[in-house]
Amino acid sequence: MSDVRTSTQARGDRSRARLLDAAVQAFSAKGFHGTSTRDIATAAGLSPAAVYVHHRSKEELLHAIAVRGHEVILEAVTDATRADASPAERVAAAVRTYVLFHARSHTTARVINYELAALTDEHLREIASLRRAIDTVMRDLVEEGVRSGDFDTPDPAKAATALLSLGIDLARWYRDDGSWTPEALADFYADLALRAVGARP
Amino acid sequence: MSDVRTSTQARGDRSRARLLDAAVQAFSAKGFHGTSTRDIATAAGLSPAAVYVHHRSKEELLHAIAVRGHEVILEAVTDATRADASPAERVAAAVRTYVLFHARSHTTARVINYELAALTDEHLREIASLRRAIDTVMRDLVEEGVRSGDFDTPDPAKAATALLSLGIDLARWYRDDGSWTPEALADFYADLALRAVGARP
DNA sequence: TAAAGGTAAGTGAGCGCTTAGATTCGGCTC
DNA sequence: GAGCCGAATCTAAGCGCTCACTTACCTTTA
Repeated sequence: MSDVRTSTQARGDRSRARLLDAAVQAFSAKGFHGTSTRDIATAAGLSPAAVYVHHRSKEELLHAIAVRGHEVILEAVTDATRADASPAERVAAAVRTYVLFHARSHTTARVINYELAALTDEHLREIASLRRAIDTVMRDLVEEGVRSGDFDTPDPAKAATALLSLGIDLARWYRDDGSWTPEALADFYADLALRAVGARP
Repeated sequence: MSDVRTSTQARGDRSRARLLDAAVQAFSAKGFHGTSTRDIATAAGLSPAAVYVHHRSKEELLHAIAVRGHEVILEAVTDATRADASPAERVAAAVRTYVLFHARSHTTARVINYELAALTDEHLREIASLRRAIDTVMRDLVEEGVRSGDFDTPDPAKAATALLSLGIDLARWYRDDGSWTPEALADFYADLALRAVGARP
């Protein structure tokens, strides 16, 4: 199969990209149900019917956003912790990566954390599976640190849940025009995470 | 003014209570825009028009829920930290109270944290003011601990924000049928909060 | 000539809210 | 104590609009 895209295929790619981006912005600002397909189409510079040339339904737009967003996070967090490193370095890296994603991509992060109730049962199961994989990465890191004696927390599962909450809630309040940068937050939360799990100095 | 309520007044009280409760449940499950006034009326055992006998608009229902919810939290957190106590005891009490509210009243908490975009500008300003008051209580507690030497954190403002995030995000994932009780979470998060702010043992 | 992307116009359903009338309650007068 | 009248709560029915999505056709591409 040739990798070369015809101009018609390229045109379709651009339209889909514009529709997805417009949907992310609108879903983040107004929620899934507060956003109309006319809102999305207009922001994408297309007619309302064009939405259905590229997607079966409004819900499918949300699903595509949710799948992609979770895949990006899972890969980033998994990669951040792959290097041979101490448990403390791995937890710090995972939290830093998680916080950076939620701060930098807070618009997408709002959609993929707060609008999932609008998905079909089948699509929701798929996303839940991806979320469990992310949860598992974090929980395994904390438990590994407890086993090795590097961490001291009475409840690794609750500690891991708390670390994830720090990143997720950030998506709710973070604003690009705020005074805290994603990097500053990532550094601070990574340090806070080590204190939270009782990492030995 | 007599405190005795006539049966007509009592009937109105009951209807308003049922409408508000129905609205909380529906807004929490489906979001403000995903909920119709017919949904709310039916769940309250009333007709769609009855909503407008008691409230000027659907948005006013949300506003009433948001004001009440925030007032309850602000009072609870302020009261929890009023007793003469050490900075560590006060931060622990504030976090414990905050987490208990978000776990026990997670349905209400979801509405008052995630559906505010549907409020009018005027109503949103009112809620923002209440939220700032809550934020200030937490931040002042952390800063006081740093001043007294009881806490060791490089950034009290970010630390306070992190503590609030723990409680708020809990509302998103907590389920009554889960294995973690509100009390267990409150105790754990209170301890984690002390570690996060670098409270000296 | 078929395929792909696009649009104007439209469909059937549901939305937030309003109106007109019914029922019950409660204060007041006789 | 009875009757009257306004107030409060409630409902059936409806209004004007918007919704998600579909259809029939056009233009360009391959």
